[in-house]
Amino acid sequence: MVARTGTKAIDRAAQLLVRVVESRDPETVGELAETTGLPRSTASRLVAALERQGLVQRNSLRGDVRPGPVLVSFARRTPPSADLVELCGESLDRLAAATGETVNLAVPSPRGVEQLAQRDSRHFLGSTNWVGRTVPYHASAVGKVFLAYRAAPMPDTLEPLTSRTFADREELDRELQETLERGYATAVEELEPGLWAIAAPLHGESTVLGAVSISGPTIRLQDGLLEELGRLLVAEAEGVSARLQEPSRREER
Amino acid sequence: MVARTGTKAIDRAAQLLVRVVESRDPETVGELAETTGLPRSTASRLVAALERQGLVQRNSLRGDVRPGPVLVSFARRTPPSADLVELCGESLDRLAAATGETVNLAVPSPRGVEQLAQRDSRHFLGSTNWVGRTVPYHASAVGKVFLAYRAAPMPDTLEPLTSRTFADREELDRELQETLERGYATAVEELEPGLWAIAAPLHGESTVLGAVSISGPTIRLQDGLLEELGRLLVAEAEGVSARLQEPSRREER
DNA sequence: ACTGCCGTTCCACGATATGATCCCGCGCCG
DNA sequence: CGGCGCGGGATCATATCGTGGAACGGCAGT
Repeated sequence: MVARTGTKAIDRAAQLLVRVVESRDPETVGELAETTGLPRSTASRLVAALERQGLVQRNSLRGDVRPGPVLVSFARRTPPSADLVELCGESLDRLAAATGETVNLAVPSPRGVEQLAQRDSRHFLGSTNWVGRTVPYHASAVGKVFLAYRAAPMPDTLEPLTSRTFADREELDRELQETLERGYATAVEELEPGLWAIAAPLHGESTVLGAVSISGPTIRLQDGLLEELGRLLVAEAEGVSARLQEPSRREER
Repeated sequence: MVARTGTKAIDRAAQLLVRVVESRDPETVGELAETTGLPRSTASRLVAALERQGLVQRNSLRGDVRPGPVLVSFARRTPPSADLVELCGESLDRLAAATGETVNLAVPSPRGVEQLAQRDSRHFLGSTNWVGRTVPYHASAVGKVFLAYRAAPMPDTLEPLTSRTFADREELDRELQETLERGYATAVEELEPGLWAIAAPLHGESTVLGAVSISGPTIRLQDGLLEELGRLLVAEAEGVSARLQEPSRREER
């Protein structure tokens, strides 16, 4: 990051490639030349070089410049949640600082809801480490978010984990409907006795990619707390969602 | 593709980037230098330049080289089916040539199964153009593939489109189970009277990304035809699936 | 402390990227 | 039909910029 010498050509080619990758619809060589301030002949040469490596492709000689097969293939093999952890870092920190309770980031997986990151409660009594573990869809706040927003298939069986677990399909459907209307899901003693949780969705371009949650012991659950946390959680989740739609948010100088 | 002059630096940097993007787990600068035959000093300089543009990133100075935020963000915004049409082109052609019936490529979408590409029947009586139209999940062969492999959420209501449409959840579940065991789905007069179809899944890294189908009029449906077409279809679908897992399959000279 | 190992920086040399200019092919319009 | 305008690509003399051997620095293992 220190020495920025001896790479002029590469810098320019890389900038070109970044533009191609970040622009929503294909740009022509001329447009690229103009926006980067390069002479058209130079832009043409650079694009041709990138095309030779499969980093960009053109419809048919003299066509629009689009991301190439190498990048499209990469996109196919890369799960949408690849950078969720980094992207949510600050939000998780803020939520943990503001609430003092356990905060989690979760994504849907075939075997249940998978926890990707966690901020621990500042109390002594709080959730243990969930990262790497999976929880069932029908009995958790994060799981119900994914079910409500159709980001995960409805499980075949609704195992009753506690006396308050939704075990009836109709009731669960109503609960999911309510989740959609509120914008967040709650689960009080549905996964484990004495444990509550609340979760809000992270919206990608077209689907829900993940969910953030806050959880704690019912001992510390007072009237109105869930509503208050819900507002907080949804606000943070919406901030993350906004950045999930943006191209890259890389700050430069 | 003609002139490959005046771009040595870019060619090398681009090759480096391709390696980074195509290797499953991060490589170090040394490994990159070795596999590309570059002096380590040069590789270091090139990687630094790419890092400056956000095309690659490193864990923490002197760490492994991974695809950068610009590319990860691109992957998040690019649907996994971005290049399915090109990737399946030859397979669709072969199926159309071998069977003479209508061949389709479909992907799941929130509003139903969406058709992306088609090869028309060589008969006069055959399926009309389906590209751009959506069909319901529970009443089509492609739809049942997506339901069976959990690539789409189970619809809320099972509208009976013909007398043979699966309108009962239990029966549909059994049908989906059978689909999984066979490896392909069939639908005879379930979507429209006089129309049959058969479909097989295209497996991505972890999920089913799409499905290929053959469809035709029941007039031309003889005993054993579906089984025969099923074998053919599954074979082609498996070929495509294999390429869906590969890095990029770009042929060079 | 010593010793590899790996990544980075340095610097003089000359290979290589540069870009004004020309050229080509296409589409538009008179 | 032909002339024109435009976007993209090739050319080539020039000096700028990339190159890579060598030296440096930090880290981990012994």
